[in-house]
Amino acid sequence: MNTIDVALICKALGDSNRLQIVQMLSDGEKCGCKLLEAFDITQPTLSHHMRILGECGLVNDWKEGRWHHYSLNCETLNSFKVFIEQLSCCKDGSGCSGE
Amino acid sequence: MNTIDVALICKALGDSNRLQIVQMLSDGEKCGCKLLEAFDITQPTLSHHMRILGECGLVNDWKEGRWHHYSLNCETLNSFKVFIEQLSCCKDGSGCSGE
DNA sequence: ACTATACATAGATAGTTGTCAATGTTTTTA
DNA sequence: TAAAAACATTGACAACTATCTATGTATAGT
Repeated sequence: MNTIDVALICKALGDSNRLQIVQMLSDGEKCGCKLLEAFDITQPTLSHHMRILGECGLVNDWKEGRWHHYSLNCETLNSFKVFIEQLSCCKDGSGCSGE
Repeated sequence: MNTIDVALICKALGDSNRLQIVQMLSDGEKCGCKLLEAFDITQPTLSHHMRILGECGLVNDWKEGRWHHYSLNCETLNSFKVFIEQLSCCKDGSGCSGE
């Protein structure tokens, strides 16, 4: 995963509503209507956020009847995790805690 | 680390210049002048980015003479890593790859 | 057919952001 | 003391963003 893609994901997660949405989806797939209940925003605003989360590849959208089921995209999330995990605050061999 | 803090860090990393700065600092402490050489931006713009990276707690600033030495803040970075790592794309027991 | 539900799209707006040129401050060097 | 280097601050501006209201569309239930 390249820098541009990661920056796009970070940008998407840089809004606290969207970050909380991702946290909810981390708990399992949910429909838009269920997400809407959890936030103090209008439906068009949620739609806007879901579009951004979808466009960066972090969220999948599956339609069933009138419901849209949203879930985290495993491939994107795992690549993102790897990128973040590779960031290091220590010089090699410095014996920094937490690594 | 709470949601607001993580969103602030993600917001900071949501600019590709800043993300690349963090990647460079991941390789070790650097002064502002060295960072400036690596990017096609003016000095005030770099100063602006370093302020944002500092305000979210991701980057430390240590002054020595006329040089400012920037480095990643271990505590913040590690807390951030933990938060991201806890995000899961799979329901419990689904046997998803990568976890 | 009519109504309700779930969601998208369009348009508007106030606020934020990345960037620059110009300038100021502090420290080192000549 | 004068000049240069490293960095911050100010002010400006174009671009973007989060949010809303209003409206459209598709599906399900009555």
